[in-house]
Amino acid sequence: MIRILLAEDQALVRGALAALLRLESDLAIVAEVARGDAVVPTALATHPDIALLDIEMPGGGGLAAARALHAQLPACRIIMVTTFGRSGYLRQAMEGGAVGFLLKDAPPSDLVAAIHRVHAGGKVVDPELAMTALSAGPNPLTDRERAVLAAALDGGSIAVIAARIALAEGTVRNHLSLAMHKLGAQNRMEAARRAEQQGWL
Amino acid sequence: MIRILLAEDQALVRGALAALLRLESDLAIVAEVARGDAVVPTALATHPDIALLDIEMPGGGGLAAARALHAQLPACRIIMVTTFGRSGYLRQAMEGGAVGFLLKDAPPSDLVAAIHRVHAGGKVVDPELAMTALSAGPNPLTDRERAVLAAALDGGSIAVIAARIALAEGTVRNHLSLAMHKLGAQNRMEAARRAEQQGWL
DNA sequence: TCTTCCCCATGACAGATGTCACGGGGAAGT
DNA sequence: ACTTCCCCGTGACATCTGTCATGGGGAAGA
Repeated sequence: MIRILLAEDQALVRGALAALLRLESDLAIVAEVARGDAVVPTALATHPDIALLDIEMPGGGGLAAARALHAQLPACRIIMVTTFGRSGYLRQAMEGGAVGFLLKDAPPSDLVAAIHRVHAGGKVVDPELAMTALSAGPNPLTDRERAVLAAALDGGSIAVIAARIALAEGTVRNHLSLAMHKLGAQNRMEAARRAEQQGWL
Repeated sequence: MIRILLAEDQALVRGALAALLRLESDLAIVAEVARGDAVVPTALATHPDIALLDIEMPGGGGLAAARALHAQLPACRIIMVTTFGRSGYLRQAMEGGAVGFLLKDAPPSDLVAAIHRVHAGGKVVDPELAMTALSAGPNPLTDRERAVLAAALDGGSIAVIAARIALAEGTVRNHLSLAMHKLGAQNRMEAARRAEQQGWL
């Protein structure tokens, strides 16, 4: 019996995924959580063999949860299950200890097969996504460039961004300008969107 | 036996929702589609009592599908099932003939209860979402304002937006400026994000 | 010890954005 | 027929954005 922990913030989707997996006689859902920061405490209490983690959740998100879970319960194998095939997400997931990475637009049979494969010691990544990630290269942005781009996503003015991350407006302009140059963007919003699309924020 | 058509673009989520609903002995999944424009043809062939429609799908999306379905198969009751509780979505859904509107962060039991209630002739909307929608008021934006805001979402320059929707740059500025004023936004990106958040695009 | 990079900040300046006035055409409502 | 609103567009101008130069501090690596 393969013990599974399921982390997904949308209750309907989480319940539906649990229902789907319970159809398999050799799978047992031992825990369901809605937040990233609930993953490790719950895993320590329930000892899952496999954790299925969404990425975009409250409480620090799935990538932080994966890193923490891998550090504290290395025997638990981690599969990310997410909406967005962002190469930065894939890279961060791998670096965080995940051995599987599935998109939610895969058919349900792919999820079941992935669980078995990972439980047998294997790894699962969509090959096309892996190729995309490899060609994208590593994240070229510094910590501060990422911070100003993330702050720029809401569309606020330079003054608003500067206030939010406690920097001078000129400093924000400089970071944004460098980031725009690295991403080949025409303005800060294009840059912020590209970085987000790549999973680099 | 209640016949159900399910429209959701993510295969894993669609399969999981179908699995969840098949646990109920009085529900039958008669069709699953991944695109908005497949809803009506499939409904005409399978005669569902209830259609569960996601909103953000390829092929025109769930709101257009709801309008078309209501026009061509008025006996089929429509429940929107979506990630975003945007008041514009709720309003458009109601105007399009939907009698139910659920968010994906509701528990699975809410979905099952909603199906039964709608099948019995009732309506289902999250009360908090209904209140938010009422307080938001109708969409204040003209067609052209919405078009320029939608084009602005990608972060392109005025020239890019103008080229995309075949208008002069000065005209784009004027529409953007008026839209920004209506939405109380400081720049076009704030305006575009607010309109999107409200479901007005 | 020196070099490189990141981060912080200021200042000058060119280009882009946003505001406003103005004017015309068309459609819908009174 | 007149009014109102939407849509289109130009032009002038104030403000904001983005670029670039410059300089200093700190940390890490050679």
